[in-house]
Amino acid sequence: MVQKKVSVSKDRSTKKEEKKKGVVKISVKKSPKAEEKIIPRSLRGMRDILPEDQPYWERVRRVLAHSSQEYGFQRIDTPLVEYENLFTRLIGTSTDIVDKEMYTFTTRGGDKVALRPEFTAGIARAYIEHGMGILPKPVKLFSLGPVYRYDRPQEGRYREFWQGNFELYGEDDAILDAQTIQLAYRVVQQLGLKNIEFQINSIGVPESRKEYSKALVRYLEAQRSKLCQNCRERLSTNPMRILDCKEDKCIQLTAQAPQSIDYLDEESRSHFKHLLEYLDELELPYVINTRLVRGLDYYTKTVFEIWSGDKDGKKYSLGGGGRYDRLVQMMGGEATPAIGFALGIDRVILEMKRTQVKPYQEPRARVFLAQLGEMAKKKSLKLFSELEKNGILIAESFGRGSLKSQMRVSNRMGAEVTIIIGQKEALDDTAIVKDMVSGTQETVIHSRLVEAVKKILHTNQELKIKEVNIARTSENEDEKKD
RNA sequence: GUGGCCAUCGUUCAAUGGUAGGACAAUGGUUUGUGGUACCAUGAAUCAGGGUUCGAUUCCCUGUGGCCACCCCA
Repeated sequence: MVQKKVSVSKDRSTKKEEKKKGVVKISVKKSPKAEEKIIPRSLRGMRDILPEDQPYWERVRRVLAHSSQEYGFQRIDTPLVEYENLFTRLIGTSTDIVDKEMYTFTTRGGDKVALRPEFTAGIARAYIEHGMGILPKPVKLFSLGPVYRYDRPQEGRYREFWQGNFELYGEDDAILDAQTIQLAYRVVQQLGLKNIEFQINSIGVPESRKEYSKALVRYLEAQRSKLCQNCRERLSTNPMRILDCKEDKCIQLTAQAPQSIDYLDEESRSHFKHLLEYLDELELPYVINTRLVRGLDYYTKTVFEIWSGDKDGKKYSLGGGGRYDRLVQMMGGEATPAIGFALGIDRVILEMKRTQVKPYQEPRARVFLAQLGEMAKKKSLKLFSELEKNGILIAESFGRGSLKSQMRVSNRMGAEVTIIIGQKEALDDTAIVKDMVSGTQETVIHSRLVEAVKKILHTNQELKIKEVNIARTSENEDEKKD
């Protein structure tokens, strides 16, 4: 920081001097591009997840690990980078994700590769590559990591963002669709999110979709003039998207438009019917949204999104998924039905903060070690590791001056015990153990130190448990277990 | 990719065509080895690069970044 200031003022004064002396700018420009300055800034749409945010991430990680285990998922991690055509071919060349949001580049070896914009393609690739088709079905895979999309950043929308991803291979029964949604619900519920709503739709198979698309165009074409400018263009590019339009006139028009559900093939229709029955049985909060069309080509039959938000307020999409029965086959594998969903971790955390969900509480140091003088310093370092070996988390402020300032730090971090070693204690091999709650203290010899500290911590623990119990009886639920 | 708004200490909010002030946070201290409060002190910023100007942090341009809407999605 000091450095910064110095260099800035230097620059300024030299500039000034140059000007005063009548030095012409050109000389500055000519000077061999004075080493490009390092700008300490992250790239657009990329951000750091700072220590202060980690408790939220930790809670999410724990819930995901827990839930995925409960539902029999196995963790898989695939590379961030894959061949570009894995994504272009599977996600679809006319989708936004592939069209304008992929990070692509050519390696030194000449391979055309891309940063993964989503998980499914890579995991399906791994499924085939490692012959997971021989495993007992369904094969359930869970993954967590960053994905990349070159989009205009906004709140809750980043170019590098994290997804928790669940995939189930090898089962086409609608009960798996229901279970997947149930799992999604379980996860957001355990994360303490309320006001969750599932938007569900079935988009059938590509053939029936084509037919529906034709019917939709036929209907809308007749009333072309009543559509908004945007939608008129969409008529030829992506008619299904018109269903998503926010313009009043378009909403009115599309309200009477043919619905995709009516064009479903027989199998998809019955699949959808079964799914809804299961969902009703589970009493999950869902609504059928016939306008829901998802942005990837590989989806078949069931698609859904997880929304959060109050009735009146804004709604945020926290995640989504669907069935992709043809994906594995498209990739050259054996025909394998599959379903999955992804949760947008960044958005989930945003929503946790918005609704004031408690983050994970890191176990924190409850004991502070203060030391005074050279000799005490030497002793305290050894004590530190000794206590730590006995399972006592220690905080310290080695290198800090007065005892007073050390006590202040101890107090501010909420330590329950402060161990003080001064010159005298260092000589006698003793230490002062101070109970920060009561303020009492005693001098103990090293061999009894651990015992003395633990005793205080225990009494405090018991007091705390009592308090918590009293609080619990009045307001139950919420944080049942973490 | 299109349009709009914005950019000052770590955070947050001021101010100005003459190089910036407060609050919170940080650090040290208020008699030598004990926490809180209070008080005092210290360090800390005009996103970058050009231009206009005697002089720019302020005005203009470009870039970069943030936010919002569209688009899309997680």
